[in-house]
Amino acid sequence: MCALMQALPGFRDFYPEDCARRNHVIETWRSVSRRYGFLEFDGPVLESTDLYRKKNEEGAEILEQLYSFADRGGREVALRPEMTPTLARMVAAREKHYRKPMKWFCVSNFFRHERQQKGRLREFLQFNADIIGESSPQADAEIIALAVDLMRAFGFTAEHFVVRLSDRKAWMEFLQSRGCDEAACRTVLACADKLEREPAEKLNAKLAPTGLVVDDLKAFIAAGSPGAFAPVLEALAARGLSGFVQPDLSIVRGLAYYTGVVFEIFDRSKSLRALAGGGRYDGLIKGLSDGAIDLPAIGFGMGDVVLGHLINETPSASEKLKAALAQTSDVYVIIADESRRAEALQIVQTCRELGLSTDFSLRPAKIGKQFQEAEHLGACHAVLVGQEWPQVKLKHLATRSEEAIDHAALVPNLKNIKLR
RNA sequence: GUGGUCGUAGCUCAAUGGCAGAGCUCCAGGUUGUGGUCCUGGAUGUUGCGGGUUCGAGUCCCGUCGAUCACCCCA
Repeated sequence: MCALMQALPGFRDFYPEDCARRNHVIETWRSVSRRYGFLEFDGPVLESTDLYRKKNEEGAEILEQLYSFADRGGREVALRPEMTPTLARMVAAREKHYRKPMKWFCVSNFFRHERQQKGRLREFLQFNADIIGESSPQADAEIIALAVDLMRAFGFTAEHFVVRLSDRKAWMEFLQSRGCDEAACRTVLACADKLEREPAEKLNAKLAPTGLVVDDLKAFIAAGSPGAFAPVLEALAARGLSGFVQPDLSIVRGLAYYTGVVFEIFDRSKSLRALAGGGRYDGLIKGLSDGAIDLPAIGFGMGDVVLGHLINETPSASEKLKAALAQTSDVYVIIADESRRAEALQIVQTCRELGLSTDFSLRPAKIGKQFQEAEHLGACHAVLVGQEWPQVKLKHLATRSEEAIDHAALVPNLKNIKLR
């Protein structure tokens, strides 16, 4: 295969069947978000590189993965690697215009220059939802409930996924009680993030300057700090969603800007990466706007890549996808007599104006061929135009029942088709 | 950035160092105007690319590009 014939590493081609899958995902994200009263927004794919520098610490992973370059005017720009900075920028600029709390979502493509592997690409689609201007646990519960219902809408149940819920504030209170300063806190959280992956000795070495050891962290996690989650869990229980959520202080998340509740969604078998992740970032908008705008916020992201893997692995979700893809066309117009092509085109046009998905053969073809094509497209009805004009035959393909009717009487019949 | 595995038809994959193949897809037929199955026929390859070893390389060796998985991090 010639190099120019394939997409760049980590980038995808979307053939019709791939687009259909993607549309199913996007439409599910949108419909559930609207059900929750979220409004859709979007921003530019290209942003000033400084926007990302400002939000993240020097040397942060996400900055290393930036697709950044100087544009023709010499301006430093970058393809967006995430939505939150853009959202914060947009909110800060027009904050006064919108009633609080603002419930916004977006479905956008993002770019990160990293080595691709299972569940990781260089361009991916991500759903983001955020509630801005409400700091109560009710908002935390609302955003988590949305995440849960998104997963359910894809066909997943409590046996397929779990929301692991944690709270940065509980961690900070614990660490302050142990006399940790800001730098020490950062070290401890980084180690907590790796408890499952790195050996205890290695972590203890890292923890040495903080005065804590691995067992202290484990003890804190085991204790569970139940008070921290109570209000959120109550609100979720009232919605009947308790079974999807599991308090788990071992979740701390890598990003530095989280200030309160954090959560991640995993598949139950834990064979995949996180399906979604997010949390409360009450200081971010203030920081980005140099203190001008101070709004609490909570949000999360859900990517299409890992989600796609889990859908493939989960029968109930695959079925749902399959059903969504099985879009059949409504009418196939068969031109039995080529000299009636003009009349047939008229019928095609009428069908389409009625909103029916309608197709026909662009070139002369045998009747059998045309029926085959109608079948292949999954058409519900065939309209046969031929010698008997001004009569046409309307055939229901599934039952093979056929009736001859005047072409003028076709329209009322077609209206019925639409209802099925 | 580090390491492992793998590159053969549009897709999924065969072929002990010895004639590059199968299934699916696609195209064309199967008697004058009726479809899913079925039958027949057909098309498609510089075996990722470049070198080397050999009488002979898809197969062995080196390089390169790409894919993939793991580490890292996260959607």
